Order: sequence, then C-alpha cells, then structure tokens
Amino acid sequence: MGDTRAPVIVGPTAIGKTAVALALAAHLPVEVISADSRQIYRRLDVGTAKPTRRERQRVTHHGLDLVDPGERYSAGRFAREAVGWIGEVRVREHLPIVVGGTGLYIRALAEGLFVEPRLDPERRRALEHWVGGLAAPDLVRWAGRLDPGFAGGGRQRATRAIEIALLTGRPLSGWHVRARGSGVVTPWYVRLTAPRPVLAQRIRVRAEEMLRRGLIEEVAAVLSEGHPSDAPGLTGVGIREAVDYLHGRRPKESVAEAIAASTRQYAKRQETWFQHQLRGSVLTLDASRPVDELAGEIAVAWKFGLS
RNA sequence: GGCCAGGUAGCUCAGUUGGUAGAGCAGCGGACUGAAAAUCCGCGUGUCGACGGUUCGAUUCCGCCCCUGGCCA
Repeated sequence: MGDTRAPVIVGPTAIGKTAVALALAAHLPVEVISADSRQIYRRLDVGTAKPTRRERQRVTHHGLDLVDPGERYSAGRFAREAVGWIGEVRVREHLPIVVGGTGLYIRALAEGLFVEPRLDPERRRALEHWVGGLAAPDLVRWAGRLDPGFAGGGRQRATRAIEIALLTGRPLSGWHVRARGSGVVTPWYVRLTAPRPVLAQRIRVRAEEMLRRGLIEEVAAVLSEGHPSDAPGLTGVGIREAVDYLHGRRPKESVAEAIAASTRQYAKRQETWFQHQLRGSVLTLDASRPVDELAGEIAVAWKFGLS
C-alpha cells in the first residue's frame, strides 16, 4: 500500500472542525473520513451535529450514517471500514483527511488496537447477562482481581476487562503489551483549540440551534421506532437530554442549558485526550481565527511536510 | 408604613446550643486499546447582606440599617 500519511483534524466538539475541512477543499482535493462515534447513527442528524447535505455535496464524507440507533458500533470496526474508504479515496487520487472528535477511533486508525482473538459469541452473551446482574463496585473489584493492570473505571470498562480476561484467558493489560496492532494511517495532527469562554459560547449557541432545528422531534421519531431510551444511539450528549424531556423527566425550559452543560463536559474530556494521548507531530491552531486563514496555513504546512 | 419568612460557594440549599462552615449541581484538573458524545478518578472555589454592641472570640446572641418574597394596610 502506498502513502499512509494523512492529515487528522482533531479538537473538541463545536469548535468548527467541519468548517476547516471544507475550507481546506479550496487548496487540496480532500475527502473527509469522519471519526465520530455518534454521526454514524442514521436519522440522528441534528442531535449529532452531522454535516449538512449541502456540506456533504461540497466535500465527500465517509463514516456517516452507518448503523441504526439500536445498533452498536465499535472502534475496531471503524478502523477496519476506514481502511476501505481511504483506499477508495486514494484510487480517485484524492487526499483523505480524518476529521473527528472521537479519540479512541483515531487511535484505532493511527496506532491500531490490540488484535482481539475471536470471542465465542455464546459464552460472551452468557457472561454479559451474568455481569448485568452485578453491582458496579463488585465488577470493578472483580476486574481488578482478574487483571492487576486494570486502569480503573466503572461498569462499562470493568465489564470489558472481565470479558477479555475470562474469554481469552489473558488479561486485557496483557494483550495490550503483547499484541499491539499497527495503525493504518500515519497521522499528521492538526489540533484545533479555543479559549474556554469562546468554546463555551459556541456550545451555548449550538445547543439552542439544535432545539430550533428540531432536535426534540428527531429524537421523538427515533423513539417511536421502538428503541429503549438507553439504545446505543440515544445515549449521546444532547440526545439523552431530549429523551429525558420526552419521558417527562426534565422540564422543557431546562433542556438547552442541560445540553450545553453536558457538551462542555464532553468537550473538556476531548481536550484532555487530545492534549495527552496523541502520538506524533501535532500542529496546534487557534480555532477562533478565520477558517480560510486556518485552511491556508494547514495546506501550506501539509505540502511542506510532503516534500 | 406594620407584621412574618429569608439573605451562607457561580446556582439550590444544609449547618454552627458562640471556637471563621459543607452537600448536590455547575466549575477546574486527570485517566482512557472494539459501547468512547461512553465509563471513571481527584479538587471547595466563601467579607456566612452592611454597620455597631456584648464577648477572650460573633457567620451564630442583641441593636440598627439595606435587600428579596409573602401577608396586612
């Protein structure tokens, strides 16, 4: 396979990654590989702040609308499918640029996950069922016993650690050191940042915009398909607040602020990840600058990097 | 104008029989290998409305004033 280098635009939600990617199209023949664990859900467009139809006409996007709101996706599946999309983009002699906020997906693409052995689906289901009946603190304790290298966490991460240890006979942390996979792209990171108050303002505006554009109606429509309120697609920021409102668990006037608050918290988690977890070269840019200026700078830096 | 209730963290409130105060939410920092917009870990940020008085010591008791809400005029 030829060149594996690709620009990877990262940054917190609502900072304007898509706008920068679109502006970059003026300089380079780009197609976007979206690394976003929420925009994969069909029919959740407003709630996941998916690029609009018009934006997708301007620049081809991959990685959107992959599964129904009731289905689970995964970082591993993302990495495997992304290889295909990237291949297609390269056949067209376009430049794939990875754009996203889901750190784990980007890691899967850039560094690879450990190579997971085949897990017996029967045993896996049985174990999941058994684990579902236990309290989170017990699971965490159990995970720690099965895997001394367990990095901590709650129900979700403990369940994963237990599952791997029991079904493969080797603890998760052991797999990490022995079976490191390899990345399929060599990342050239562009990290967008903005002062906290600026980001908070963008988040506030976007939360209100989502409501104006029909977030509640969109979520109501998906719920009416018969999904439980904890369906994989419905647990995202913004969407879960809409679900709460629709189930009468939250007054209407509190929805916008609740969405803004949980979005700020999410953005903070993303910033922590991008600040500490990226491996390789990182060009950090202030996203409050004009997008055309940013795109121009990125394009020049990329071309220099190539030659 | 009179009476009552209240003024404590950014918000909603608890508390101190007088020894300068703590919860939830918000906020801040961190972790992270197939659910990751997930799942977790850590941190209290304060003229206790203002001014006087009593006291070794007042956020707490007393006085006065200011502010908010309610009732009565």
